[in-house]
Amino acid sequence: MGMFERTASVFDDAMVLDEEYQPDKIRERDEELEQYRQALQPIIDNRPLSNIFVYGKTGTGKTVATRYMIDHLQEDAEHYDDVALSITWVGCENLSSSYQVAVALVNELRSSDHQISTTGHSQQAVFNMLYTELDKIGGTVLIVLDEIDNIGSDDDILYGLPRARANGYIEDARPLVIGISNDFQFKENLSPKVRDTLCEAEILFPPYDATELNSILYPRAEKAFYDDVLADDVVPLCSAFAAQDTGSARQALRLLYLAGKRVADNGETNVTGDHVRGAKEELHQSKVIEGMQKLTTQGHAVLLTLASHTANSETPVRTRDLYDRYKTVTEKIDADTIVERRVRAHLSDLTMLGLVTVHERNEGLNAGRYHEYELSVQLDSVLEVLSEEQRFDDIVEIVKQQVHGMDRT
DNA sequence: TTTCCACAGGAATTTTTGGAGA
DNA sequence: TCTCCAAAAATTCCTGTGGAAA
Repeated sequence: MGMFERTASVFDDAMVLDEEYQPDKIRERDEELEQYRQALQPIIDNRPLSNIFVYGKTGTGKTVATRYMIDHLQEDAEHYDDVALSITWVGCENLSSSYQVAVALVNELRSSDHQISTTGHSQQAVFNMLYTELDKIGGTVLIVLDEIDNIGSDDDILYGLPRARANGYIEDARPLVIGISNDFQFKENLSPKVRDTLCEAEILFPPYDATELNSILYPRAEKAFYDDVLADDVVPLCSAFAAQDTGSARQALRLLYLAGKRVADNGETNVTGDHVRGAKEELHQSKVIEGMQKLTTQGHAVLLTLASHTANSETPVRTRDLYDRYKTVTEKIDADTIVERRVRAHLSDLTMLGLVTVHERNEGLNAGRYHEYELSVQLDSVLEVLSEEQRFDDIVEIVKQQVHGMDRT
């Protein structure tokens, strides 16, 4: 037997639960798909085009629905000799300006041996290249800009593209922009001139509720798992948790996958509600850890101070005492010592992130009104994250010692 | 009822930082 | 590399606040 063999598993085809998986039928989005169909119809009819904007939070089906629609559109367009259609898809996750989007578009349209570099051109030069490429292709060019809200208020590309034809920069092509945005506010930040051209057709994808998530999950669960390995409450629980939190199908699918993975890893044979609860906890925990890692050095320093109090069983701590120790901590790790007001702000940030909890105390004339803080996360995981920064090493070691000292007594 | 502790946290302002263009 | 800009962080100054004690 080789070193690797196929793991016995509850999964028939786990890829069905993957983010990349494109279902052959979109569920619970009938209205949105119909709006989409109407917005795209002019392409087939050779009527004037209007640009399309798609809004919705992550996991509400914007991207999947767009893929689905343009697949069908492309297929159906082939039945008409006088409809020339080409599609260009650009994900703007890492593009923060119109210039960068324009470069990405040019490179997407050009063959791999005629790519341009991301620097060194003037914005106008790149736009001209883009127009030339569009004209070469000709016909209707559908340009999908996914996560377009990344470009912020720099909207030149959104202004230029839809008007290129009217302004005489291109003659043979009809560009049509589909913008996909996670941010409802994005529209507000655009300049007015862009707003009315781009937002001619708007399609809104609201968060899913638990019932809708169920209807999305069940068919997928059926394909992903072998028969009879899922307990009855598994899918409804995934849906309920995801609906309560974000209303995201991505999250619900993730929960379902993680629950199954837990079962597979343990060599068990059936997925139960408890596995889902475990998966939910796991997902939550990884979000918390991620939140901790993203903190600034000062945030880490404040957290470390509170960790130190925790290790010595001195929690909850009032702000004043915490700040005293904070000063010695920053000295040891050779970081700046910031004023108390700012430390209070950091504490309030940590509270927002769910890393610490506050208790408001009030002892009137005796001791006035103040906050007391304690960790709401495992001390171990805090120390683990903090030790990732080398300058924290020594002092994290000391805190760990203190924890062990407690164990002995 | 009034007083007043001891801090919370808002607002205005200054400093630092990080990223892009010259 | 330097310069510039905007955004984030920090600082400064301040007003607001709930309830125990007077």
